Amino acid sequence: MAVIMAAAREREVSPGDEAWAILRQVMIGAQRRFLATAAELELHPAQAGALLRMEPGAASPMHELAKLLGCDNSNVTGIVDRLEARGLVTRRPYAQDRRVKHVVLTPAGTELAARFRAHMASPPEAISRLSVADQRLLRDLLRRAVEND
Amino acid sequence: MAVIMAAAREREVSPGDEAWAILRQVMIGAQRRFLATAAELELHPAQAGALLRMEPGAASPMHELAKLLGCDNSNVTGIVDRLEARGLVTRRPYAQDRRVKHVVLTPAGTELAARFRAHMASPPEAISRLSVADQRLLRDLLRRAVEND
DNA sequence: GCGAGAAACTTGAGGTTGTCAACTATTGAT
DNA sequence: ATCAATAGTTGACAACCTCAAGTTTCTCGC
Repeated sequence: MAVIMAAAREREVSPGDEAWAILRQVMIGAQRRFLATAAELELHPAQAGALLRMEPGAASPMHELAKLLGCDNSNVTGIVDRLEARGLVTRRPYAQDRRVKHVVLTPAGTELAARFRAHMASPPEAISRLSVADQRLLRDLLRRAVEND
Repeated sequence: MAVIMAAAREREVSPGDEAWAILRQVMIGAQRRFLATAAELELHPAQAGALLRMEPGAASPMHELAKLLGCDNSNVTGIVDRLEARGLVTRRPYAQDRRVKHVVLTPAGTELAARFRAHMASPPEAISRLSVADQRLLRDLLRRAVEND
């Protein structure tokens, strides 16, 4: 216990750390919104995650989806099964490599994904409440942060 | 399909929206880190979530934990069961209201929670890479954003 | 070419998470 | 004293997740 306190004291707290602590709080709210939106559209969280990671026109191999979701291939099988059963997604054979199956959004899937994105697109109160000047400042700062990634 | 594009065009995109879009990307990375940390400490995500929402000294009623986690009371029963089986947490009767049980971190639980927090405390590359001046700017901006919450 | 090894996907077992409905014990309000 | 509401648990059931095993297909060295 005393060890923990000592460790905490050892490390200098940078303004970046403090910013990060606030961001984590913001993220908890965003997580709630994600879950609420998923529930509203009758998607389980993992299904929503998969849907959101598929580009409307593109065809993703299942293993790529697994990589994006950070989970096992075998997991994606079930998730895509259920999305396919709801007609949101289609499996398509891939001639160049017959081991691979591509997953494609159906029109219904594209539409639902767009609705989901629309729900998530508006920033939380905390951000929209800022003055436009501050919003611009924040945007530019964040752009600078993630550039050359 | 055309409907979607039209809807997207209708709405003005504010700098706040753009900032939020970047933040969502940052959050995806943070989510991965959360899962990786949980796995490393052999905690399932929900268990980690519960652990992180308990203050080291305090005693939380189970229903309060459920509210914080945004899930059903019955769900918390199982999660606390498993945390208790691992000795990270204890159930304690609450004399003032005998329907209620309080959940308290054990020393082992406190220690594990601290290790978890330490893992999450350092900001992602994108932020730590900023100049100290920018970090300060970001911190102040975020403080302004979440103040009077 | 051919064969060994690797990759993509599926299946099945086993544990965790989540919701819902039903149940017990307790509280609080009339 | 009774009745409705609350806290927690239990059981049923679906989804999620990982791991190990299995099938099909590819790739690479020879």
